[in-house]
Amino acid sequence: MARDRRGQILDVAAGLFVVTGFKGTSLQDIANGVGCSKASLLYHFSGKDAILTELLGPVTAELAELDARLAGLDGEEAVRIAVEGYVDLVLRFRREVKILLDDLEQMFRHPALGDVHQMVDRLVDALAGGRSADPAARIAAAMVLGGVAVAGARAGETADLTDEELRAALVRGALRTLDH
Amino acid sequence: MARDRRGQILDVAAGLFVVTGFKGTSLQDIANGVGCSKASLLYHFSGKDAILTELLGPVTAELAELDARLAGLDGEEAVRIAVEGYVDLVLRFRREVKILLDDLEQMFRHPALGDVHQMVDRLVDALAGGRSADPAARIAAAMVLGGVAVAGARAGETADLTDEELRAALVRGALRTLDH
DNA sequence: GGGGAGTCTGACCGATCGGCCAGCTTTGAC
DNA sequence: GTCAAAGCTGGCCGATCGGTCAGACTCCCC
Repeated sequence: MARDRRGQILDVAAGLFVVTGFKGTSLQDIANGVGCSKASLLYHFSGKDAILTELLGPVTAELAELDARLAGLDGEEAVRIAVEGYVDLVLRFRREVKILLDDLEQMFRHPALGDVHQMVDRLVDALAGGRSADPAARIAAAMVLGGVAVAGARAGETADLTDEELRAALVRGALRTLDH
Repeated sequence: MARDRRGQILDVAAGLFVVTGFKGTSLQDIANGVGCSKASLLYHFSGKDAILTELLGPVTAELAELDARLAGLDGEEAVRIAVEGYVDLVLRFRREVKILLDDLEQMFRHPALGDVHQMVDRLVDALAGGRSADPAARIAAAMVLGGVAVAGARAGETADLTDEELRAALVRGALRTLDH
């Protein structure tokens, strides 16, 4: 069983990070999952951060690669490569992306937010154009959900737009995403 | 100064939650910011969660309102109202959205991820079609960033698409968002 | 002045966390 | 068989957290 403790620890840690987030997972949780002692984890890894670093290392490496590939490009071609590269990155490291997003997901489950989850699900339905929308429409709806939130929050930093212009840009972008 | 301690606590807490996240902010931090004792916070609020609940209450209320408005609608009109309602929601409660997203932002600042931040900025440049792209293009680029990540992570749950179909849907959606 | 309600505080508590360490057991080369 | 290295563990530590509590202070009504 304990043929490769290091790999086993990484597997268990990744699984737990996805479900309960990085902060929300204690070394004891990982040790319980692995079936060893907490001290054993710290024999294989210098600390909790080291586990996360090793899990996310490949992601940053590939992102750096994409970054380098984009450095010499410009215009239309750069956009296409950026889009495809980013999509591939997210899909290839879906588990790792989930780890990053899960601290957020966990916030959504916070009692302070009540049954926001179900309302968000219904919002996706509406954006997709009905409960029985085709899969591609549901994906576009999910993209709008994340895209507007991220862009809206990010826009606060670079305030070179009025609120009205920002609103219009977000609405137009969302409708384009939904192919409307 | 301490005319309305309750409001003052909420203000300081919101500011700290945005910068250091909910989990990353201790009651002592809030107390220091307010200039009172930690015990005083717990006199005004039943606990740390109660502070978050009061901060996020208006958001969930408005989301519930949008949810109700969508209940009776269908088709094209539902999409338009969902999009505009959601955009308005995000913009009106930009600070609160930032609180939700900041636990994520903080993860991005984790040493394990190195200088991912700068690479992400350059990725936005590429997606927007150049460093000096117009503001609307930059917003669309930010939407792609968040949208693909959220949709990609979410798609893992409802696996009614092959990876190739999922990839194609994400790429098409991203290009639509960017108006390409 | 008396006294009750509202406000605030320092000291303290139990729980949990990440991490450290001395020492035990297992393994494998010689 | 020997013995050193590798692997592993229980027990412990300091720090931090959210939360409790008895008491002190202020203000205002009588």
